[in-house]
Amino acid sequence: MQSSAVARTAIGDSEAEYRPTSSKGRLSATSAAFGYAPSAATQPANERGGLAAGAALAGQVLRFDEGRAIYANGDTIRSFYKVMSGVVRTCLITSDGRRQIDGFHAEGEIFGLEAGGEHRLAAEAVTDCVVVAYRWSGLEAFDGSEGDTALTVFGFAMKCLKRSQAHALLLGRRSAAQKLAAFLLDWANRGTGECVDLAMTRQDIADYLGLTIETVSRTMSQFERDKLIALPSSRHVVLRNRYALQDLVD
Amino acid sequence: MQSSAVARTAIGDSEAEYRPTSSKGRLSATSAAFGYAPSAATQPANERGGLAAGAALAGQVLRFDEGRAIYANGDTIRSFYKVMSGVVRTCLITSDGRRQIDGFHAEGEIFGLEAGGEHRLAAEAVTDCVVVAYRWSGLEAFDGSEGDTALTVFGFAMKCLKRSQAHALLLGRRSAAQKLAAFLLDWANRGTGECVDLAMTRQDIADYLGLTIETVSRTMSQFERDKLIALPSSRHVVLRNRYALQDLVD
DNA sequence: CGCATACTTGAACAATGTCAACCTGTGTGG
DNA sequence: CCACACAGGTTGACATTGTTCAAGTATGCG
Repeated sequence: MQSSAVARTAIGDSEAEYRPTSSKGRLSATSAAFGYAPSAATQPANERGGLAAGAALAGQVLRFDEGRAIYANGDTIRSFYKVMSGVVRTCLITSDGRRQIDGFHAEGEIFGLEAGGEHRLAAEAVTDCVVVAYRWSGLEAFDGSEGDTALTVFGFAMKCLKRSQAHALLLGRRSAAQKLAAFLLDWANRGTGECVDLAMTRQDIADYLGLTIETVSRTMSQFERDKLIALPSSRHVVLRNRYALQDLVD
Repeated sequence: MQSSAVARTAIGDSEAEYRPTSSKGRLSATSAAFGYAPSAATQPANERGGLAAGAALAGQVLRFDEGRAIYANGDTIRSFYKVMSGVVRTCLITSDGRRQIDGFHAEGEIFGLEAGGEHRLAAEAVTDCVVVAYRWSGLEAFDGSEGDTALTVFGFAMKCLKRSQAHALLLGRRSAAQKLAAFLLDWANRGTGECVDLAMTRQDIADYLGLTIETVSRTMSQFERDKLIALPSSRHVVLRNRYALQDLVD
């Protein structure tokens, strides 16, 4: 099943290749000392805490047999992981029983980095594998006064990651209606009320959802016929039945 | 087209704190010049703020007319951005002329965070908009030996983000053959040589690529008939014509 | 050897893309 | 104020792709 041992491992191993261009050379060292707070806004402090600068991380070595769950959808986020051997998949089961795989993670790769308090994706062993879990709670707080900005920028990266993952899951094997419903709900949630003013053209929407402009237009018209939305004008959408739209998505 | 001014803004603040009435006089002047009036109501509370803020960063306020490029594919990464008003899209033009939109970014959202030295995605103004550019080279608050671990973890997040973006782009409006070719090349690039041992089932591949198991199987067989690959066994793939596969993807 | 699981193949079907025509609102110039 | 052009959007007919359902073929393991 699963055995474990604490191991002192140097987490970095020259993998930190992040380097957004430095004309100043120092940049890579200075710009990224970012503490981490997976959604500090919504989480209790005891689970968070920034990164201890400098300390080598103690990771817990875990072994999983093929097919076993490493963590499940909904589990509290306590760690992120690195694959030492084998392959891991991160995936989501949709309400209609379909499975969407977010990614495969092979030796040396990191998985389990998610924003928010709990895992939206499950992780499972594709093959027998060994992973190292790095607990967030084991990391010392990074709370110097300068830490705030770093924390913030790290939070930005995590938020971008969350959005990107959601986008990928939206694009995989969902119908045009599901994609468009999700899109409209997304924009409705950014504003207040049931009115959505779309800033973009049908072509933009199509290119975002991986559809053609004609399909977007037809689906929008169908939603209107089905009284899910009203379309006072092509860019102005009124949600008439948000719950039915939500049902399409889930 | 584009005018700019340096403003001292607290980067992690919610939009509500980026207000023209700020005691920071320069900001007030800048915002007034653009007729910018932030609206705290447009963002759900749980999506913004929350991050400890405090360290001020100098952001450059930029204004773009509808349709203008903010940065292009291939540009050197110098900054990341925050939308103050309007909507921005980040997108990629594929070699066959199709456009894939990675995301839309509305007021308060961050874009332009990418791993690597140059932007793989272009950013364009969907509407007239105001954004703040935060230059990486301006982030010098942190340095020294303490930064190593934090730097590493930040790098992990950026790498995950990169993979997730690539996955989303792969899923949008690409044929089964293109998806599978990209998948095989991805795994081929993780190993050495032309032999790929697939750790996962056809079902896993299908769920990753947003296809059915039958389509994956058929496409694989077609690749074999076309002599793009050899299939000594179903999990063992030999790339016989990597360039032709690459051509499918690009 | 026989069963179970993974995989492949075929045929019918549904969803979406493609091509083409046609609206509709908006701005411009007469 | 109207005529016109133009861009964005909608709709219809048909083609294509991928899915679904069903059957059949390895392959591995007791």
